[in-house]
Amino acid sequence: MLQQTPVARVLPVHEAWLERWPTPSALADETSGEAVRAWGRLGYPRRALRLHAAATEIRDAHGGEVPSTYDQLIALPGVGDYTAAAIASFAFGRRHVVLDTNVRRVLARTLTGAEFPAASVNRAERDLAATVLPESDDDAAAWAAASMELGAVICTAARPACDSCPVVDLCAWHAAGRPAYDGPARKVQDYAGTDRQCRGRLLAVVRDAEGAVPRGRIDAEWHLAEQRDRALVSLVADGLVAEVEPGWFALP
DNA sequence: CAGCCGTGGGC
DNA sequence: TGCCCAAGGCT
Repeated sequence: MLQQTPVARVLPVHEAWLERWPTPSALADETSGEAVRAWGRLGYPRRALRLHAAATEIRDAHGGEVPSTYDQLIALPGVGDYTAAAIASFAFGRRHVVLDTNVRRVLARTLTGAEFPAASVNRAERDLAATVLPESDDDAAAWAAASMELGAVICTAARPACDSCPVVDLCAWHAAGRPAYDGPARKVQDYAGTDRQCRGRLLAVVRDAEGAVPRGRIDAEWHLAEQRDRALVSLVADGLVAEVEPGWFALP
């Protein structure tokens, strides 16, 4: 839920989710459509599908217990490098480089003196992060949590609170006078008018309906027929929407 | 690896 | 107000 989503927005959904499905097996025993419905408006609803699929795999291949190693975790759907490292580190105390957007920004500023990291993680950045990771499992896990929290609370993207930063005295970016970012332009994704927005609109119709909805209800939601059709086809292909009978759509 | 995959709050 | 961005993953 936290992937690309602010903590404050996740909290209420997360709480209701665990109330309803306290264990991976409980989630796996529901339909994927119920997961999509409970996901609500968190965004990137394929994450709900993947979480349901991961729960199913945990139930069927791991005896219902969340696996504890990075290799087992990253093999689960929707679990990539960051999430696997985070779970292994935070939940199981293993030593891993936990490189999320917060840590990347903290390391960019403190170690390389740049206001923002590169667009994507590269080898050099990963190696640099590894060089400052403490040796012991316990210290590494504490380091991962601390560096993430520092980025989330103090060393934020827009308004870093250097005045209250515990490592301001060893920060390369601060020492350099907090120079403005001068790397390649950081691109912000368009949203209005994109297929992504269209998919969101169409899925909302199906998600918020009691049972199946007729094609006409969906068509009324988006003006451009070509884009609307493409979006609906892709939603069905992704498994977010099912055509339960010709011209009628529902959650899977 | 660049581009795609949602949504809404802050400034 | 529009822009920026948020505990990424997948292809």
